[in-house]
Amino acid sequence: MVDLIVITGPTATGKTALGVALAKRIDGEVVSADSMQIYRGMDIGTAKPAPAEMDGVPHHMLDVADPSERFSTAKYAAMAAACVEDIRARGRRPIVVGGTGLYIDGLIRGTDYAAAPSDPETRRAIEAEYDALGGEAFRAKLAAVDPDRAAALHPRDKKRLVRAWEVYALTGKPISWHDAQSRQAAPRYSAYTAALDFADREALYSRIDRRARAMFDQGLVDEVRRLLEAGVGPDTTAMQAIGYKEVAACLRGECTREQAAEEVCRASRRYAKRQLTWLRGRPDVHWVRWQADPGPAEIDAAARAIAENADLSA
RNA sequence: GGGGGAAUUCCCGAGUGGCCAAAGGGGACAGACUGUAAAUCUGCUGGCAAUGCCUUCGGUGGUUCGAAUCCACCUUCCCCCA
Repeated sequence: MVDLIVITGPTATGKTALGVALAKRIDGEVVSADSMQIYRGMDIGTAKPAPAEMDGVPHHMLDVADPSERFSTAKYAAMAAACVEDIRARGRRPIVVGGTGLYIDGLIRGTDYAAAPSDPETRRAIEAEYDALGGEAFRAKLAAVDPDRAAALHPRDKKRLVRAWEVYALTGKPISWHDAQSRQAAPRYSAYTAALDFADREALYSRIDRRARAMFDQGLVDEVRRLLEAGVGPDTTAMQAIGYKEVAACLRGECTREQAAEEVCRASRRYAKRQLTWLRGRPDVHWVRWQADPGPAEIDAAARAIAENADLSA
């Protein structure tokens, strides 16, 4: 039997509704796998499920962090695993629902990243060094201690290069060594993964556009303003969220509201594209492709199919 | 009615006789990604039987060995004078 069922897919494909439908069918509880819905006060722009949408199904891993907080995949993996254990201990079924592929991987693998907790001071110093040296030279420096990772990264990929060096500096072992360790270890959980998409890409895109526009109607601008007034800095992870960074720019007077709305639509489409690329080619993904906007009947049919195909035997 | 300017590949926009299938940007498409991931990064973008050939720079016709680039006329758009 599988330990958990995963419902993923690009943004705006109906993951929330399907998760709820499936949970009701198999006595489940939802564990969100969304890197932005974890933040309190970010509801409209993240399309966080409202209580009415949850329809009585318990949801976990929503509103577990403050927007100013420095969150991480490591934290997610640990916290979500605790939720999964708790749900199972109560005899119910965990359903992981969300579009953040890395978080889902982290949860399933159960990788323990704790060996190298990120330290803001250290990271800043390394970033400064990257800027001073330039990408090529920094990469060459990394190559001296971790040739594998250095070869795999592009000189301009600052984030990964900096993190690779940071892990080495903190643990004395190359990050590629850590990765190899975790790849050898058996995954913590077995999973049945369903990925949602639309048969027609245009249908997906127009749905994304519609939803992004609706967010503005629902008060996205006010939501962003509140966050900024509460002191959420522009360089926080939370403020890198699509919908938030564009509106923040708009509030700074850098563009009109209409331009911000268009930018949000475009960024969301590109994000969906990246999610699709991440998912494609992964083994054991069961695709559910909507022909058109799914209604309750289609969603229920999909939930039934997943319940039947996944091995739920206890 | 008179004068001036502009039309470029999906879009914006360079290019003023050969080195131009045509800079650059955007978008689209494709991809990478185990430690900030709604992030970060890469490739590619006229067609093809393809070390070459064909079509393309508003239209038609010229000049020239050779034109997106020069000339004439036409069409459309913008600005100024009336």
